[in-house]
Amino acid sequence: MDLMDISFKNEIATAIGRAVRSAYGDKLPEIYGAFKTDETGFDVFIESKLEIPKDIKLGDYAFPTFVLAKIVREKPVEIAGKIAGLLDNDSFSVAGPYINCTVSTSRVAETILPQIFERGGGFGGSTIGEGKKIVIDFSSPNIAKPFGVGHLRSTAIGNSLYRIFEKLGFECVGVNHLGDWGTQFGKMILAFIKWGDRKELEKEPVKYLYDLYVRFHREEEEDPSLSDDARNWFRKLEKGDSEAVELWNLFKDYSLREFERIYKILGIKFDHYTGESFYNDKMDAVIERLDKAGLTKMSQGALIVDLEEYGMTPCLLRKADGATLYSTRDLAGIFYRHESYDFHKAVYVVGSAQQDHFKQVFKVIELLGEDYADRLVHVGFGWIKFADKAMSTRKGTVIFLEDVIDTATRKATEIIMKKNPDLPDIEATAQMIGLGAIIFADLGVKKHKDVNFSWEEVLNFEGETGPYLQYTHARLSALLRKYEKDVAADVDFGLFQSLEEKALLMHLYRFDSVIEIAAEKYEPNFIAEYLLELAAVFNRFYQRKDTHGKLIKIISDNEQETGARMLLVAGVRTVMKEGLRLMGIEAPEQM
RNA sequence: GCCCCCGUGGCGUAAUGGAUAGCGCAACAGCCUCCGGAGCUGUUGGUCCAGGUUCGAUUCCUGGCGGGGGUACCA
Repeated sequence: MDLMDISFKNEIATAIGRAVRSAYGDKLPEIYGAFKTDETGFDVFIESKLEIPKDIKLGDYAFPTFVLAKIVREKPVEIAGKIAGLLDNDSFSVAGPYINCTVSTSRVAETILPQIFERGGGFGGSTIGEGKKIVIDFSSPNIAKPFGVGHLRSTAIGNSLYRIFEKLGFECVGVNHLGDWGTQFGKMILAFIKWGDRKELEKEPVKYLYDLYVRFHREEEEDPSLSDDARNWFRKLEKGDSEAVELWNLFKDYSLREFERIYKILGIKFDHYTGESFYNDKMDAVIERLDKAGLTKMSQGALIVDLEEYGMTPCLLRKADGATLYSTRDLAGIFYRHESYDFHKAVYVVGSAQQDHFKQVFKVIELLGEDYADRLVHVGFGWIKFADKAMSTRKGTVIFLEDVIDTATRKATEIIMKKNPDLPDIEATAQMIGLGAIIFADLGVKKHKDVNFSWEEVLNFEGETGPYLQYTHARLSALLRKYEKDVAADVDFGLFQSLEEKALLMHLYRFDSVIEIAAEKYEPNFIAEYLLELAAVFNRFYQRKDTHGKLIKIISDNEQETGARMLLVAGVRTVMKEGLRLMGIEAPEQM
């Protein structure tokens, strides 16, 4: 028995559809014509028009009659009255032009709660992605540069999308397309040869390389010849010059060790670390393939694919000096991923600044006539700004992600020491909370907007924050600890009477559709918004008072009532924990 | 110049084209004889401008204004 198959929405739509048919039998051909449907499709159409009223007191679903007004040439209010008169069910009511429908609380409860109870963390998942692979390219920091907070967006969004798609049954492949190739390494190598010292490098490798990088860009402004020398060094690296390769390997080893430490803290794993250098020996094949297709041409000494007729600047394959570019490497990456994974979608979680780049590259694939061209997706996002400024690696104004994690963790430790000094394993919990605050500061904002990442914002654990969600989870967990019996699913669902309980149940009911929308729009923020609302609704339920202003406790002397409420509490906790997991945030039992 | 993104109270943020624009921070006023106050309740305050489409626009279209990004040999 799967009660979810008989959704409330579907039932309501069918009832309304039936009423419309009997009210406007003579005008049905026009109605069906207007909505390009037939009798069987009509109820589906109605269902698609159902809305959730702003105020839960109005009902749980609403049908706006405006859509029919023009066709039947009657006022929406009259239509609503006429249709409602034919609905022989007192769960429907009319409010102006809307037909509102209320589902009984017990009905919602008996549908949703046993299901959460049985499926646990699997609740909200589906199998729509079964047998399909999604390659997600995310994080992708540059070797020999620090992991700054600027890298957080791709990392957090990509990791969350990975988990969201996985929950929908897709097989995900997480790829870290390390920036380990390109002219910048000519710069690093040159800078190290000019000013570097191996002993100093060993002490704090990434910091040391970063200082060299900043110095290079400072001196480059005074002495432009450095730019040419750097390009020259990159060309030598590409040709396998032993000195260049040795240094490059050295930088790469140090950096990878550093990155892996940070990913471990964040709880993120990649299936593959295939950086740009991985494609170095695949460049010729790319160019050959494009040549054969007749897409390439020389222009100003460089090899390009001309995209002018599509209103784009050309896609550069090889520079005048013979070195390849990131477009060439991304094309190689697409070919490789297609051959290796036969993906359903290949997703690139990369900043919006690179939108034109991906448009070009995807266009080239399309021009090759590849059928998977429209399955390439660039998920762009805005900048992380700190104190209203974008951070620049070159200028040395980067804020290290690890410093932010440390500061947030320290702040969490202080708060725990004050509020809950007996908490076991304070250190681990504080880190969970610090990370929760940081990740939520990112995912709490729609991806295409810039994130204003100030210390004040990250270190504030009150209001709409990660720690607020974690706190709510800890509070739910505390209730379950205090309730010494096992939670059981066979409760009296008729005991759910209050509006607060209804709101909670309806919200739990929406979880799976929120996950689907988040996946469809590649937008983890939907999960964040959903959980904030879940926490708010629960906390209102938790602190509701009777008419005398006395707190109505969840755990009371009434065993039946308590049992029912605890089933609800367990359900909310499961969804909260699972939702946080989808964002890459851990949920502490205590904090 | 051209292309893309953003513009919602003092600040931050939400709203499949729908009902009275929802939250958070800050401020002010309340709520623990406490199932965890990292919470809850209340108050003040908002859709950049001008047109258009629509029964209905924060949302869609056109044109401005403001901010950010991109605009072939960086990634």
